[in-house]
Amino acid sequence: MSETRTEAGAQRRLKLRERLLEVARQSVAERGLAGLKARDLASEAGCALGAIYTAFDDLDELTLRVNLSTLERLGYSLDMALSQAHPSDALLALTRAYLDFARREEPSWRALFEHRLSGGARVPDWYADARNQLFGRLEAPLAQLLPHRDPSSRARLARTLFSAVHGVVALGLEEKLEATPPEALDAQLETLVRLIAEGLAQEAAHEP
Amino acid sequence: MSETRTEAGAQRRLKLRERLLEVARQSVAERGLAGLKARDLASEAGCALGAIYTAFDDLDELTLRVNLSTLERLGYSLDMALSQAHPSDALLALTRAYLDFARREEPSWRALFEHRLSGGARVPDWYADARNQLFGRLEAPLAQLLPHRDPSSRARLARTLFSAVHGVVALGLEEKLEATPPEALDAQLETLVRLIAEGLAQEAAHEP
DNA sequence: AGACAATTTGAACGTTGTTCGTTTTTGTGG
DNA sequence: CCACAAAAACGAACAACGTTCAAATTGTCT
Repeated sequence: MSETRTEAGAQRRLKLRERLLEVARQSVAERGLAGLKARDLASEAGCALGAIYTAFDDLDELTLRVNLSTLERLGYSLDMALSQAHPSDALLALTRAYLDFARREEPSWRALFEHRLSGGARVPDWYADARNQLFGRLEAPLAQLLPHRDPSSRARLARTLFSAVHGVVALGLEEKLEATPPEALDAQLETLVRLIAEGLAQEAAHEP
Repeated sequence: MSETRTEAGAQRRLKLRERLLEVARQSVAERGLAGLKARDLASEAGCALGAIYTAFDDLDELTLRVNLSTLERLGYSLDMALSQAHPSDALLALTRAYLDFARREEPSWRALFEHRLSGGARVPDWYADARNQLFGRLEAPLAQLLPHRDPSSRARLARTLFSAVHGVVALGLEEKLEATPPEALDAQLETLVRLIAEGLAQEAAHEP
């Protein structure tokens, strides 16, 4: 049967895909995006250079898959933090979890934002969706804080808050030894979230 | 005299430096960091490939110089916005000016954050200083808002606020056509700054 | 003009990602 | 079990990149 052939082939192709992905994940986790070289990958995965291109269109696709699994780990960390926090502390807990993850897996986390598709192409939907799910985790806490805002407005706000926190973490970790001592960054984030939370509370009090 | 020779050489080298810088600036402004190729540069500047390396250590140094001039233009834009705004609107004016600049010179602005020194080296002092001067522009408005905080605390806060605004602008411009309509970004930034300003005002009222 | 040093040059090198003709392996039918 | 077609894997070869350096060129002083 020709079906058996293709299935077996597909299985083998999947094996190679998974093996390459695992090696690539480890490489990005250890040496960052810049350390992801086709030849190293092939050698570490025990396949030929050209075999990479039977499993992936190019290294961009591989990178996106690596980033997807980073997004999944990040999402899991956020969920854990959310489930263990009091609802009133949810925003702060998410923020701390984000910073923790960025520190714990800094090269992988960096790769999420350093990577640019060659040719300036836009990211595929399956990746954009996973990315957007990240913002979504802020919506439940925001709903508790601002029950009278309509959901789409809350979604935009969630995006904004996430971006703001990301900015502080990103620029804070950028110059590690330079100007921002490590424990100061925690305090800075707490300040920011507290300020925003106070602003939100005041706003909620205005329109009950 | 050997001095005459070296002086003339130095002058010519400076001429070349300036010419290369100008071409590089334009290239980054039009095609972004990824479009900065040594061979194109040499061809557009009318010099040999190797001549680039008589004027700069490597492309990293050239890129840092290009980024420095971008930082200067950005600083100028922020100063203009600050001088034309009422002190009470200073934070919002700075934020809008930052977003305007990022939109007006998006590839150059992107290059400020995309560029990573090869070998993971830390940026030289003359660049880090220029970078930090950016945060400094928030300190005067903050001093008006929080006159009783000590200056170093205000400096940290300035850094944090700048980072937060940067995060919103960066992630907002990332997916241009995708999820964030252009005019919504303005509103989001205004929301964020307003929230923070309210939080700060409330805090200032607590400790007079 | 000649000699000598400074400067400029671009061919060549080492690394990239990617392709593609060839070889090897694999699955099936006789 | 063997032959044969299809699929897969292979890695040499290619193009494009930043960078180097021996050789050619230029400039200056005597």
